Amino acid sequence: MQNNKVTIHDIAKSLNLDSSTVSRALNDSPRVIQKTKDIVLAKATEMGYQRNHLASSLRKNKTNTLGVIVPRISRHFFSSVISGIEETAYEAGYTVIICQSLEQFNREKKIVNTLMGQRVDGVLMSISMETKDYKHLEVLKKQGIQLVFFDRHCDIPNYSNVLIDDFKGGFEATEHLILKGCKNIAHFSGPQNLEIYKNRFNGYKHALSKHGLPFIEEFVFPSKLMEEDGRKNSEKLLALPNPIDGLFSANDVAAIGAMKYLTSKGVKIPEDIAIVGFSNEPISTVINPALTTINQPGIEMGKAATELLLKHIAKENGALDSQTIIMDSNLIERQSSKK
Amino acid sequence: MQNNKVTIHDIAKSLNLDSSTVSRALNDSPRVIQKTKDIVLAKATEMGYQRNHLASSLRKNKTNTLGVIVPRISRHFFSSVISGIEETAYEAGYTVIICQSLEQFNREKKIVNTLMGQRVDGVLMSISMETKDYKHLEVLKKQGIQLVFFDRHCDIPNYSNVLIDDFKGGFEATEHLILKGCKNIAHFSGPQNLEIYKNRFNGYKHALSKHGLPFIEEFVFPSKLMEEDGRKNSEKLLALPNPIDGLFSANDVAAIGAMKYLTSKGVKIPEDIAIVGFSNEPISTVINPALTTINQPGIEMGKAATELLLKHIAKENGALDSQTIIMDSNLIERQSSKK
DNA sequence: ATTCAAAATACAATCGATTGTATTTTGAAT
DNA sequence: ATTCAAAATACAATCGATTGTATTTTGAAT
Repeated sequence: MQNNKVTIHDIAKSLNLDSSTVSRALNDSPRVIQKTKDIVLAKATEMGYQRNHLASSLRKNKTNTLGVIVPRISRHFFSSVISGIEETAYEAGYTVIICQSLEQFNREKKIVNTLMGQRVDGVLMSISMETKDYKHLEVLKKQGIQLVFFDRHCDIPNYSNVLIDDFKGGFEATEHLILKGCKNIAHFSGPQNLEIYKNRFNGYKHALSKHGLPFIEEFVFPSKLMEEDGRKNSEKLLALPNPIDGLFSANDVAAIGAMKYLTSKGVKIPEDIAIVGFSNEPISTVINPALTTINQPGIEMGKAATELLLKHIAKENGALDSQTIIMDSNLIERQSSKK
Repeated sequence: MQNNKVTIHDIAKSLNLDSSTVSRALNDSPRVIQKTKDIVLAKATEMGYQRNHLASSLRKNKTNTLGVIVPRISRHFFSSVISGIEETAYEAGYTVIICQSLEQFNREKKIVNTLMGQRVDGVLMSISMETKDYKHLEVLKKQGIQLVFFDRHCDIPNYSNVLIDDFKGGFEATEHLILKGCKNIAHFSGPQNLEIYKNRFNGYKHALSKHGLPFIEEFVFPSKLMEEDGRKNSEKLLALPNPIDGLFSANDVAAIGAMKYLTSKGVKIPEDIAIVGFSNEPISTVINPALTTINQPGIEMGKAATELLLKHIAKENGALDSQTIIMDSNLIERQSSKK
């Protein structure tokens, strides 16, 4: 019993049945009588049978596996989404393969290829910051693999998305600062090839114009929004001729970097500069003062995206029209903006 | 070209070759002449061929896939380990399936079963807090699937491990507090069925005894070390008859929970109570005061564990003896213990 | 031109499960 | 006991790639 690879043929032989009957019994087919099912099931358990997923998938041309591509799993928002995805996927009998692009386009392409090789039934993804070219995604579609974006989507037709309203988020964050009395509000923006950062930026601009504040190009600091970027851009921000009294960062991590730097330079938050982040990462409650931010419902987004993907897979011939689901987001006010 | 599922037979037909030759050409076999290889490769690219990993794995009885089971991917330590695992695995041509037990024994068992069904070549894992029974792991071994533990291992013979010296870590953390002048040091301990928490606890006791301090049962607060546990146990800690002046928490998360609660109650850190955590999670640098902690080299552990697993897989018949690799850890001193 | 190893390629079986079709078994009706 | 649908099970092909064995092709030596 050293190498326990029992097949349906082994079970069939030991019961004097045909492997097809064993297969049907194990799959609870109506073509097999209950008594036989019981016998087969008992024998299978006794022999320690484990269905060979590879053989089954090959024959059925369906792996019951979903691929998930995120920029990095260590971001709390993405790991929440993954939890939601797993929950819905497992319930529906699907296995999930999680991959991280680490924000690198080349890694993303490689991952897409690997997932195709694994013959996943569908893919859920948030694109990397470097992704500007979508050919690798079109290949997926050509192979008949369904694709649903969440959060970081692509602005191309015929793909389904599960998003929040980033324009509204950016608008609310900025308006919140304005209502707190800020007049000179800076913005840490992300790569503008990503819709989400474009929309957050547009929300920022819209809030300014709604409240009669001028849009000043120098107040905008584009970066990849890492902690280090937040630090460096705060340095530049302090060097500006006209002083800043508010900051809307397109993510929490850069906001934290800014807070660490600014605090070390004696800048008082929120008195001198009020700050709002984006995503409600757990660190935003740990930093002092706690960071005001826009909450994104990660788990719910994961669930919704998976449900949508499974619907697409069910209508295999792509009969299902692509759709975009917008989830609720909301501003959480904390100390960093309490003027 | 709507459903692009090209097989080696399609390539063979269009080139008037046999599928076996095409297969050998694509696998760069010496039995095929270079000219033919070139022709086949060109045609494969032209037709958009993608090897069917399922069929290949089924035939070769090898999937080139590794399973990874962690308690939760959102813990920075685990996502670091995963990054290390992925790097080494991809280099060696392996795909990685990441799963999270969420600290639940039942989920862990289910995951092990799924991975067996997927016919992974090996598994890397850190067990859940609830895991006390190892039958599901023995089944893996029986199926000939190699298993290497990292961090949270099992104290059973014939398994390979990649660990840090948790006893030393616990000892150093506690001795550090003693050298800072603490006389009454509490300990937030984790589930004692896990070796790592047992060892950290033993390190704590050893440091006390080395420095002539009494071990006091009431100073030990066992829990699952979630943030909420840290909060609740700090409350109990403040209610002790003899006041505490130091705290060694077996992880950072519970330490953070304690810091938040204690600070809210007016306790000064480190003046009133000095605190040391464990794992060097990123939040430990964000909280104020920054948390002194024991650093675990996540990425390196992931790499080492994967290398070890691949070695085991190479010696398929289990010829390789199990071994335990101990990685370096070190104390990082920050404000929370600067008396 | 013929011979004959060596080189190159073709043939055919196989991995394990599934599934359409064919055959056997069952048991109610006569 | 016989008949005959319906029920249950067996037969055989298949998914796509791999691999041991058989056959064909090549080209150097004669």
